[in-house]
Amino acid sequence: MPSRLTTSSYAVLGLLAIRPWAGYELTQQAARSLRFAWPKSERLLYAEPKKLVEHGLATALQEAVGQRNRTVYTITEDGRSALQGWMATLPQPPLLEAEALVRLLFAENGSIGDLTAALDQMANDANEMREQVAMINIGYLDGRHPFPERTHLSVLFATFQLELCDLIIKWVDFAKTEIATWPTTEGLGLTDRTEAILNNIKDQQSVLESPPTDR
Amino acid sequence: MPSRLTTSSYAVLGLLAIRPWAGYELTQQAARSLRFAWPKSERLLYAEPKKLVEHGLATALQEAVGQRNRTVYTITEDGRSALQGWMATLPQPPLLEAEALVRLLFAENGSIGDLTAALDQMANDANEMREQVAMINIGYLDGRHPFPERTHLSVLFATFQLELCDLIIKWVDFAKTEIATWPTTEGLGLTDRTEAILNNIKDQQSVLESPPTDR
DNA sequence: TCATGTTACTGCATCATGCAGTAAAGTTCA
DNA sequence: TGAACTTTACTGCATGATGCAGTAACATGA
Repeated sequence: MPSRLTTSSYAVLGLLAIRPWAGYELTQQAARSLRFAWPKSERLLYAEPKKLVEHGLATALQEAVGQRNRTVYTITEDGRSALQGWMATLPQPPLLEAEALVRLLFAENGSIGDLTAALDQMANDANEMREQVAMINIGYLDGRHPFPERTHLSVLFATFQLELCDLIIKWVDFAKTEIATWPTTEGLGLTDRTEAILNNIKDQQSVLESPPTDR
Repeated sequence: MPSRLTTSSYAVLGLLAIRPWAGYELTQQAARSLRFAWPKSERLLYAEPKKLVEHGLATALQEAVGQRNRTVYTITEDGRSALQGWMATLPQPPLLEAEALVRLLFAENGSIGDLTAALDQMANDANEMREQVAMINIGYLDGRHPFPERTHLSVLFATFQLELCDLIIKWVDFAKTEIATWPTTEGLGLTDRTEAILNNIKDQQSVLESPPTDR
């Protein structure tokens, strides 16, 4: 009996709804779009379409490229209705995995330098992602979208990625300013500035827009 | 031979560096803090301390509670230096998993209603998380932190969670306004508003702060 | 022509999750 | 007081997901 369909299965099914893809192409396409909302391993992206075929939601066609084969997967009518059904269900809560924040949480076990290095790395990663996403999307202005009729979706999707990157960059900047006032990573407790931040939180104010000032 | 240490292992080791915990307590504590940066299953949180013991980074002590046993894990000196070493390494890039964004990316396979329902769900989840984090942190103002000397870390950590929640809530609002102008989910392509957003991206402007206006 | 890079995957060990199951201790309310 | 329910405190197992190594053809330029 075939294994059950996961969110990743439907994500791949969503790609197949755009056009037929070979396994390798799926991994390339996922790297350009899907991974920003659903980051999955290349290995899985090769495995998922096979599962879809088992469930009758896609068909596999062997294509010869010289001496080599590649398998092109095409969505079936059953696949389209399964996808439609899934679109009508409610999504799971968003999850963020950020190793740099783990370093902050346990910063007392390292130096101030370790902590700022971790945060800088996070900001650099966000910066790189920002540039990638911006680059790809600005290309759409000249009609360079591979599926022009999908531009409205790609662009709205991208706005989230860009805002997220900006947030990370801005927050790291704020956090580093804060940390710069620390003599050490451990044992500080409720400092004046920490208290000021907490009062901002209490008043529902953003610490990025009105950071606490030294008195 | 013991299996290798992962980021999750060091995350649990970080908790043990604060104080000794039983397996069950680790899962409870992780639910309050760690999960916002490193969301791992309860099952794994029970397994990790055992691995730490195998590596000599923690010791296990059986404690009797009535007729029942519980295992309390304590960090060793080797554990503290392993943790210190890890703190000096660079973190992996942050990852976001957001099923609601997958629904946006493939929105053409569902209705406008499906899409807004998915986005509303994401905003609700962010709202709930916001309230939880704010609630916990405001308590620290009255000295209600379980480890008062760690308040500066908890609070700076929390500022990121809160900003992220605010971003999600604001962005969903923006996205819904945008989607409200769509007659359908599919085939719209490069609309006037999409073009305006792209021009904002090109000029490095936030679409949340200066959203495109209808002309 | 030779080296390097891209295309196009598969197998396997291990990591990680979800769910069910077990059972004692504590709490609540009739 | 005792029955019902929740919390504490885990373990086993099936399955999902990842990383890495391996294979091999095709493509490009020096």
